[in-house]
Amino acid sequence: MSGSRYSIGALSHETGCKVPTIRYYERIKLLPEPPRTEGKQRRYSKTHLDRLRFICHARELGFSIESIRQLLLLGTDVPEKSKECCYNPNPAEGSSCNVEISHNADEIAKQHLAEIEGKISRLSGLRDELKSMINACESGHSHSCRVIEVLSNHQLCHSDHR
Amino acid sequence: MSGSRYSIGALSHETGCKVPTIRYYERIKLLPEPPRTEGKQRRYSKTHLDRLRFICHARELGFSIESIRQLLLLGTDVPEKSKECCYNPNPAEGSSCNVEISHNADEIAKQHLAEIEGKISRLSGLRDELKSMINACESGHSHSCRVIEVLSNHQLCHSDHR
DNA sequence: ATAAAACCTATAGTTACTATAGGTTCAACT
DNA sequence: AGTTGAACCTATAGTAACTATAGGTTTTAT
Repeated sequence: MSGSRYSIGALSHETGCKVPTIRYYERIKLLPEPPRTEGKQRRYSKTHLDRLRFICHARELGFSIESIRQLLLLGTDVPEKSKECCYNPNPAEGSSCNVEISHNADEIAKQHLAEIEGKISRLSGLRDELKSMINACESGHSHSCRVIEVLSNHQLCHSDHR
Repeated sequence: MSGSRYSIGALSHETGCKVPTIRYYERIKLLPEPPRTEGKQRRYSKTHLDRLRFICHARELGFSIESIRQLLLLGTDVPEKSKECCYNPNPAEGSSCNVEISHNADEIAKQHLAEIEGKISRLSGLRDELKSMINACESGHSHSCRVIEVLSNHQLCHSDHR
């Protein structure tokens, strides 16, 4: 069912993610181990491709590996078994384990939503400012650049350092 | 004129950026060296605070240090002198020097604009998906989570790995 | 005047990759 | 079927961007 089998190079080409990075994501259990050929080379399915694209995009958007792990858990309907992939290799002292994560998925989704909305606001501010810079430049007008003011706006912080 | 003088701890508190990170940004010339007290302690102005807020927000949004350096150059009206801060410590072989950077600031602004619009699209997709997950959960409906599909959409790539 | 909190430099450790070395497998020819 | 070059393999070392620790000095609040 998992259809066409991509080599690691093909996967790299499709996603823009470098080959050693793909192997790294496998080592840290972010991407499941794919089946291998007789000669031990990796062969990936479309599912792997989608998951890797998600990871790459999320990293570009500034999410940490741990946040991505959580988002991926939200995306799987948690079949209560086979979570060999997404598990935390060292479940520290009073930290969160998978059971709790799937339990309050809603809370986690809400937290990420707030973070994402903050990011969108700040990016929109920066976008508008860059646009008017470019416009001013094209029409020959001078325009004192306010990029710093735009992104330094404290109101848009999602983190609570108050 | 630069008014109130923040200690490094106060700056950290205001921005959420950790104290060693602030010193790190100074070492790599991203944040200008502030004046010091008799006893060699750093004292920052409002200008430093804004610049640091910009840097922190931009990092959270996934911009690299080098991109931030460029964006900060766009924000300064390049007075053609005193660029002790934003300069590139090792101007490699055929690479860009500051003069060129300020020369084609417009090109750079356009590149960043494209990157930012890509980020906004992907974040909006993720936001909408998280919203409907939360809604479904609150109204007791089941909702097969499609977060992965949303962010793995290849159309929204800004990078050109085709 | 003193003592805790905050600061200093220097350096070592962490996270998330990224590159290199030295060897094996695959696939496309002859 | 044999060969050869690109792509793959593991293991390990290096880089970017922080982050923590050690050991000492300065500030600030009593």
